[in-house]
Amino acid sequence: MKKLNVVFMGTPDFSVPALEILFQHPLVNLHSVVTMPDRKAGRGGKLASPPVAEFAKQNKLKLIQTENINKEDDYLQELETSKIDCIVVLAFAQFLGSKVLNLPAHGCFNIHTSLLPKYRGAAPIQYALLNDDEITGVSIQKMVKKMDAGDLVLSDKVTISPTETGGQLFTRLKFQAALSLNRFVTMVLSNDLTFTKQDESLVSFAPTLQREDGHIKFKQSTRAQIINKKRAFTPWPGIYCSLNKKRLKILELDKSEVSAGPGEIKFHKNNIIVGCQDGSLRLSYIQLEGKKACSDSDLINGFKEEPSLGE
RNA sequence: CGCGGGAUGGAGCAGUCUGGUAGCUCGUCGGGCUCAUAACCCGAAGGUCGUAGGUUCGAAUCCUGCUCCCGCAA
Repeated sequence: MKKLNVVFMGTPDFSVPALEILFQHPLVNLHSVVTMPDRKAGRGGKLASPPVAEFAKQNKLKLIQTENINKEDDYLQELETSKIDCIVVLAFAQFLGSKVLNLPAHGCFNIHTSLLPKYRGAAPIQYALLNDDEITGVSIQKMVKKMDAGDLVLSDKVTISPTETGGQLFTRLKFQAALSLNRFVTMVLSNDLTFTKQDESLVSFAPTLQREDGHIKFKQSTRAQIINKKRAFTPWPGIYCSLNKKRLKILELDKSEVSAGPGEIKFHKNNIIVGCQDGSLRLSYIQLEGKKACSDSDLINGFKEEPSLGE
């Protein structure tokens, strides 16, 4: 049986299991891997390679690191002559121009972690939790120029458990993406691909999240909104508010029976209580700027000032 | 060399500017009160003040090197 000649494009940790599936597959020839260039990262700004690049180096794969794949003429020429069957894209963070899209025999396929056409865009996992969905999944679509709008070739459902955080779902979908990719490879090998158009009337978007999106405005939110946001944004980008002009990360919170007006903060017993539109919440595990994470009781212990919430 | 905060008994902090034998809140342990308690009262234990060196009669406090933790930014 002829091996599938495949190129993989991806960048973060999230892409690695899928890459490994291709790497280990006996009927796949992993031609090369494309990822973003090394970036300054972390405190102090040291240069760090994307996880996909690390994997490629460790396994001695051909690796291309570029800011814009569409401009890598020499490499694209090489793909042309190598007769690539398909390009698999997962969390690559670049758009592919038509030159690239038309290059492989079967086309370019993107693994997307939502049930398309729902949540097109960069943050589908968080949006599913934000909206309190009970089900999400992994879709594989044949890429077109419009973002996440191509025909679906595969769609695997994943149920969301009620207390699942963004990080947990992220991890599960990371592996589900790899499993779905494996199924996709089987389908391609057996010439069993079917293409389903996306229903444009059901399209919704999940735009990239900024840190600022984690800013909680208690006065204008309900408890459920905040709890969902906490769930979706844990561990990244996290939610925060400000306490006496300093940033206060909120790591755990619970519903509280203590009464507090919307936007009001008070220390009650040893608990930090904040009022929302429809009740109050206890911020039970928090982290003040520059400090370690601790319980609300611990923070109150050494806190001498009157508490005030910033906007 | 991206910007900034921090390291003080088990926990969270004050004290550092203006050097002079370490304090607050809580926890722990013992005792008391109470039908009882996470409440209240009394008492006790527990600290090489991150680390190495320097200045000084004397350093948590001033100077220098180092380690570790964290917020922002990417």
